[in-house]
Amino acid sequence: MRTAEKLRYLILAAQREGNRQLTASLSELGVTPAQSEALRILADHAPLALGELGDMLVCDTGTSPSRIVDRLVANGLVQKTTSAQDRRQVRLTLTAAGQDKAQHIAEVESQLYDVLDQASEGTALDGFLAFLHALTQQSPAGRALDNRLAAEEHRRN
Amino acid sequence: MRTAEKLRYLILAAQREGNRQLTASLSELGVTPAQSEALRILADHAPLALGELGDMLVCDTGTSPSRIVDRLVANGLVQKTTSAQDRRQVRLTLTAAGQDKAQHIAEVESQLYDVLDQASEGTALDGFLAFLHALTQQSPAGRALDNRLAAEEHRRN
DNA sequence: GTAACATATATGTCACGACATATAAGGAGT
DNA sequence: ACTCCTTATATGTCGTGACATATATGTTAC
Repeated sequence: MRTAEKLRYLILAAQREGNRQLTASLSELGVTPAQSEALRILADHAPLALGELGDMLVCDTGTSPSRIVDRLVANGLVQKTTSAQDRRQVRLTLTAAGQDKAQHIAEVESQLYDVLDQASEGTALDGFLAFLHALTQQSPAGRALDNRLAAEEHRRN
Repeated sequence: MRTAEKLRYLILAAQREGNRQLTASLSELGVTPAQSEALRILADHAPLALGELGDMLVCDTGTSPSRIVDRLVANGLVQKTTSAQDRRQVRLTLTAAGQDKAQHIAEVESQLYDVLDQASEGTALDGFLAFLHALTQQSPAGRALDNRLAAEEHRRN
């Protein structure tokens, strides 16, 4: 099996397994990985328009995440209002329950990242992160991640 | 954003983008990435029981891939028979159309791997492949990939 | 004021991944 | 022969990703 094919399948396997573990960890919070990503973005950057949220979601690329948000609204975690400036726009904020849930999600993620950091000790990741970044930066998911990083930087300053 | 979080999202972005490009390339062959993976495995290793196919599919982990195979049968690419030895088992072979399709799929994959090889020139992947392999080897998808590698080795000897 | 174009979001549809459950068949033990 | 357990596969269900289409609203040009 040539290296590129092995890389393809290892990335797929890693994504699948990571998603499975995340799903299992989040299941007691009653949210899915996609929902948790949306909640975490709103926790840090709300209020956001639906499209703005969509621009930062890696899991849901290039489309307005209507249905993910609908489920969060139905679960009482997110609130939708119509923008006064542009009635096409939906403005999203977290409810108190949503804020609380986002905090728990952050804890679950932190534990997962601890495991990942431990697993990658002794592995030089920088070159590979750069490679993956170059590979994806023109894609919707890669741009979403860049938007996310930029927003995080902006929020810190 | 801590390194582990960046790794998580870059892997997700890479998987999504790779899948999108594969889907686009395969669309003129009329198959999806999941179907193409199944066809390629059957091309190399048929006849296989459904469960044996499932054991080698990275895209469809830990479950018997009934529905993917049903669609391949409906499209005239795969043939199902009941095993004479064990009537629970479904035996899978490729039809002539399926063989032909699998060859075209291999060409599409080859082009994709050429691009990936080019993109990764100058990047030391070995350490990262080893890291991903260690990360996933206990998971269903990782074991499927190992099964796949073992079957390929076995077929070569 | 109206038409055309652009934008934001919602919905339809299909394939699928994943978990749970159901059904049929095979094997072992008595 | 019968029971119990295991195995192989099929199906139900939910959430989702992705593409296409629809609807509502905003902007620009005339």
